[in-house]
Amino acid sequence: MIRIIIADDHRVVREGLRWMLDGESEIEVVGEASDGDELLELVASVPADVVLLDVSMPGMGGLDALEQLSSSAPQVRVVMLSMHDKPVYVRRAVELGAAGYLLKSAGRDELMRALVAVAAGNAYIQGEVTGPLLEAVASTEPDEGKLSPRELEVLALVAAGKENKQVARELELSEATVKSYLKSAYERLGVSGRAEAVAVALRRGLID
Amino acid sequence: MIRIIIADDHRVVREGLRWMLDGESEIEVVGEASDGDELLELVASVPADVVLLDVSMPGMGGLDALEQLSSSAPQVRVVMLSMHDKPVYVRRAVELGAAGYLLKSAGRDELMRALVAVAAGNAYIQGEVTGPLLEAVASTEPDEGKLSPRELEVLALVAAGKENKQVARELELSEATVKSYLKSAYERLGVSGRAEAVAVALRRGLID
DNA sequence: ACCCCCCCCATCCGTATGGGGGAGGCCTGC
DNA sequence: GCAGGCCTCCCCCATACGGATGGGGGGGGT
Repeated sequence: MIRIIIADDHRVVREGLRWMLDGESEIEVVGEASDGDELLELVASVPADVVLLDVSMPGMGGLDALEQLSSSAPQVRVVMLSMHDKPVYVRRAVELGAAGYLLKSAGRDELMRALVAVAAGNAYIQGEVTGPLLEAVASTEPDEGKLSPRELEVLALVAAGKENKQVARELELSEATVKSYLKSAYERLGVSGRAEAVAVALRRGLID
Repeated sequence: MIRIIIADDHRVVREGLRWMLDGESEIEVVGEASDGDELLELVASVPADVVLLDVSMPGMGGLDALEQLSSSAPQVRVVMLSMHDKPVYVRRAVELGAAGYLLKSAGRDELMRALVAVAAGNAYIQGEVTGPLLEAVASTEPDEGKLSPRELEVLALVAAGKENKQVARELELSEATVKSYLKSAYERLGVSGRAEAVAVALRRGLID
């Protein structure tokens, strides 16, 4: 018997998963959580083998929850469930110790294969995302999150505390353009905002 | 004759200064600007000895304008005009090459003394702000913008891309508290937002 | 005793920010 | 000749953010 905890903020998704899993004889769903905190409590109180964890959840995101779990309950294996196949997410998840990664488009059998594999101590990455994963891993060496010249200029000014409007003025661009540079910079760096972007860029020596 | 350019976004202030200066025989006001860009153009086209520059202006701030001036027209002496006597501002101004610093509370004679002194190649810092200046300078060595433990914790999480709400959750604080830590951190570091704060903190090795 | 710093919290409010779209021009390499 | 990168710009919209302002409690110095 594989004991499963489902963590997703959308009820329909939880129901859907439950429905898919309830028929299986070797699976037992022992709990559900709708956000990160609930999940952590649940894991602490109910013994489980695998957590099915949605990447995007309100409050503490799925990746944050994963991070916490890795330290507070390392024996629990985590399978991430996501809509995105963006390299950064996949990579992040794997780095943080996820044992599996599935897209929400996955069917029942794919799901089962993943759970069985993971419960047995293996890793399971869905075919559709192995590409992104490899790409992400590959990118650790060659052109690791490089930014375009313009993106760097913008980021440097942002690090100097300028706001978008001022950056636009200084570079003689429209604010819209500045925003779009920042957006793409965020994506490339795999970050969620200017503060983190600046942090990452500084640490990598992209700016100084 | 000392040729003066007045730069302030408030018309009343400009008028007031003009009124104070027009009576003086050794002073000639050769131009007015209401923002940084105007000022830069003006300085480029009209020869002047001294710029009276408001610290807080829309768009490019007074300090930014000062920075530009220092490189584009180093021969022009700049007297900053400010409402604040905050150490950071004064220090910043001096660092960026201001030759004078006056509070807006300054009277006509103080103003004249400053202009004459500055035009003659001297520096003039109004008495009321020498305190803050010394304090700022003194602080370059001893406890240079140290942050409290809590402020550091918050900043570290901010550098990791967390938003205030998440930081609050993680440290088990209210969001209001997180904000108040950030605010004081900004003040101590002399920065204007989280991005710059993270940059400064990283560069100084306060976080990593 | 008093002051100052650190810790913690709150409310109001304007606006900067970031996420979601999309679009056209230019240049380079295949 | 056209795919793909870069540069440039636009819209909408929710909300995260920062500024202003205020408070209370505790501990350490002088």
